[in-house]
Amino acid sequence: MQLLLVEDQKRLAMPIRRSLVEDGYMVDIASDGQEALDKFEINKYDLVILDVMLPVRSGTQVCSEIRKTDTDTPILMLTALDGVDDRITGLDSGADDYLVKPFAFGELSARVRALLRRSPSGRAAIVTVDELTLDPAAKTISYRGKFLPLTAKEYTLLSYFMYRPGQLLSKNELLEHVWDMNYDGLSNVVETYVRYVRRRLREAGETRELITTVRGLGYRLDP
Amino acid sequence: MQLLLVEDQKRLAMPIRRSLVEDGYMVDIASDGQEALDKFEINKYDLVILDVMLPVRSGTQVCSEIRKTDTDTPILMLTALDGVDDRITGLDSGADDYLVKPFAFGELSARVRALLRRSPSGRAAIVTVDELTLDPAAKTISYRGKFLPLTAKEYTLLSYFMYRPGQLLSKNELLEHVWDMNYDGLSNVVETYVRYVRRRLREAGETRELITTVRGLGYRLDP
DNA sequence: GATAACTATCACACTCTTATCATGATGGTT
DNA sequence: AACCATCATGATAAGAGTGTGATAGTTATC
Repeated sequence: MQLLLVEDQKRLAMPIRRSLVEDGYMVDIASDGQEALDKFEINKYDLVILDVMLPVRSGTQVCSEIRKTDTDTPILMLTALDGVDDRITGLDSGADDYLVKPFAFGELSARVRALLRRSPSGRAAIVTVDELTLDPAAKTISYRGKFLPLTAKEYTLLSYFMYRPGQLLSKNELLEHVWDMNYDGLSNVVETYVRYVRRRLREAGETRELITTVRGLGYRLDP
Repeated sequence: MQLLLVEDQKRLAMPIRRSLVEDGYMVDIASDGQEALDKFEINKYDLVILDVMLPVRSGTQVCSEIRKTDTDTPILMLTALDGVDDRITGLDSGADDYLVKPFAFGELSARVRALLRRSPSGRAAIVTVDELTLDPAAKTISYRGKFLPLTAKEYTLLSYFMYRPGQLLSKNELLEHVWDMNYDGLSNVVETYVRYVRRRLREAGETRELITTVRGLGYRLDP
């Protein structure tokens, strides 16, 4: 599950992100309206969390902009005011739900879950690829019914692959989404962790290479 | 599934209702004890959620009134106090489970599920995980039939785990729901109490680690 | 009001994860 | 065949995260 959080205040964005990551989502952050629209075009998100107060473009503007091309992806708006005006303009622009600041993280979590359940892309259900099974609630991945002993990063990486089976994932993309890093040519964390994950699979009895290397381009989890 | 929510404060009733509806239940609201009894007579409910503090008739009164004619329908009580008095009068009046305000919606959701899952014959909504047995009405947890001598916090923590077996629970979530605290990096209450609970289990003769540590993510009660 | 039990915090030891480095292997290209 | 870019590998240091024992503050109990 990939979420886009649009919030310009770092103080607010980071804790929210943290809380959502703990719920098992991958969270990208955009800090203004333009960046939000750019990211939305490039990536596929399951849900967008949108602050109304934004620099460059307001949240409602971003919302209607998104709705021009996409009517499915649920949008959750964060508003500082409880005013009726905000709600109405927001509703008109195509948001699916509202949350008035300040809110408890638990509340946000519940709304997000509810919105994702409603959406056609489905809920945080169990994902199966080949003989691998991912349980998002338990944060476990098992191979032939046996739990893989994965560390947090290993789990995040493998789950990222499992949500995108057969898809070629560049090291940049992995760096960005699994590590929150920008391009950094001198690090080889990705290689290292792909190796760790492969080792786990090997230790679990898998002999094939489930994760294929595509030289110069990235990696792919073969279904 | 038809639920009856008895709560006089609209501010509380509506969000609770919303959360339950999202879980897929039909929810009627009664805003005082008399209305509750009237509705209960007319309709058939699968579960009643009952606030103790009510106008006209108190929750415990309503509860014992219901129990005069109906012994099957599970009753979940919402109480503002964790006091023993409340518990005892509540138990006498025939409630099946308790929830102390303030509570998280997720918590309510879990209890409701547990109560509805109960066997049709027995009234107790007993939760079993591995060799652990939780009796919500008695507020006791036993291991291989022997009561665990738990303190209040230990019980709350372990029960939170037992309502969510196999699920990974972050320290934040536990802090928030078991302790009503927001994120607080400098406290390690959770670690400490996990340790206390583990010690209780060890003293009861358990050698395995029922509560698994997932470094960087949280804890999990393995089923 | 005294005592006991519980709860929460602290400091510290310790473990494991993480990321990086240096180096060896591999594949593609000329 | 040699070269270069890219990837795999093993080792390791730093640091975050967790376990532990002791202890102070708080609440219940008699």
